[in-house]
Amino acid sequence: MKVELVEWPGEEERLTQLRRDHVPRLVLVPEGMAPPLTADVLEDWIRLPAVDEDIRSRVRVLADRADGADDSRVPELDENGLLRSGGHWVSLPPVEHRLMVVLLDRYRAVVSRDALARAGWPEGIPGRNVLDVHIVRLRRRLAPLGLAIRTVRSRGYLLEEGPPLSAVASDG
Amino acid sequence: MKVELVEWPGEEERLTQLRRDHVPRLVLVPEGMAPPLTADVLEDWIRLPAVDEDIRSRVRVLADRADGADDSRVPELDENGLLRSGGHWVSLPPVEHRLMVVLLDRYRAVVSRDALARAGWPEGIPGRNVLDVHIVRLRRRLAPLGLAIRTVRSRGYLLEEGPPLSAVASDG
DNA sequence: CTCGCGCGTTCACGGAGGCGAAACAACCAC
DNA sequence: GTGGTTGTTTCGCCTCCGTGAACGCGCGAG
Repeated sequence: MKVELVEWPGEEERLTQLRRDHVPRLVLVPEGMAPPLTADVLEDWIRLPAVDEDIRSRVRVLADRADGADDSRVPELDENGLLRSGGHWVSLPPVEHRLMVVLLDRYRAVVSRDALARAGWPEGIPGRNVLDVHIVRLRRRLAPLGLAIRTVRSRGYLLEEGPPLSAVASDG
Repeated sequence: MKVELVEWPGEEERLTQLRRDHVPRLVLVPEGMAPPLTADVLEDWIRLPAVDEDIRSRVRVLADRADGADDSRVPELDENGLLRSGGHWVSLPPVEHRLMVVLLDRYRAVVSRDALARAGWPEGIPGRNVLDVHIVRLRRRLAPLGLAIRTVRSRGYLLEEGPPLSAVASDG
């Protein structure tokens, strides 16, 4: 994963945003200035002036941590509609391909039904229920790859690995 | 926890041992020498010569990480109603999401029933019993994540890490 | 101690709405 | 034609959320 370089002081807002988004980052601190300290393992800092090799070293460590943090690779989707994951592959028809693009772009995060509708049917949504049906079809196609689309009620859908969704508490 | 200072090169064996024992450590690297790199979050290094304050800063961060490694981190609630903790997640419906925002904001501290009511129903509380019922539902939803809402009688509620799952697992 | 009360917990119920999925029909590529 | 893709309808389950009621428990009064 890419490591961002942040100038300190001067990029406080950007640093805040990177922290919130869990993007690995190296803070560049000029002489005499106190570094912004955090226990976050995805953040490091270095005192300027520094030799390039030291900066590269810290960047490399941060990148390793970040890669190890998302404990699995995201599946790959090529422009011909082939989805590869876990050594297997399936081909996706046009609509499902467009849906998959945004689901992969926000892997393991929620994608709203609205965003999915816009991605799948840029010209406008044909019917109300179309999206649901295509989600069902996508689910069936993705299951053999060890991928699952979870429903987040009234919010959207989320793509992640594996079926084992064991216990969901039900309402009394 | 105490942070060990390691001279590099010269204390290779001691460094190996500290790594094996998971003791937080700061490696002191003289000019022109390549630092020993690792993704281990309990290890850091600094280029000599360095000002004392920089060394103290890195030692403090390492100590914080070591201390924080024991008790779990605070759970995260994203804007889509997804609550992540301990590698798992659950989705929260609108009302419970609003309640959770203030409980997380005052993590491990008491939140008054009044504050919870205002957070959950900004337009005004619909009924007298509603808050209690939603606390129950929130409790059930949080249990699988290892989170628990404690009652502080006549004061309010408090969110903290839950009982071990053994006590939660079964129910007739 | 025992009772009553305030406070909190939990269950059951039902309406409203989100979502799942089968079945069907039209269409397109080969 | 054959098989795959897409849109539509329809049915029904499940979730969400407010309401009412029963129950448990600590604490002060008697």
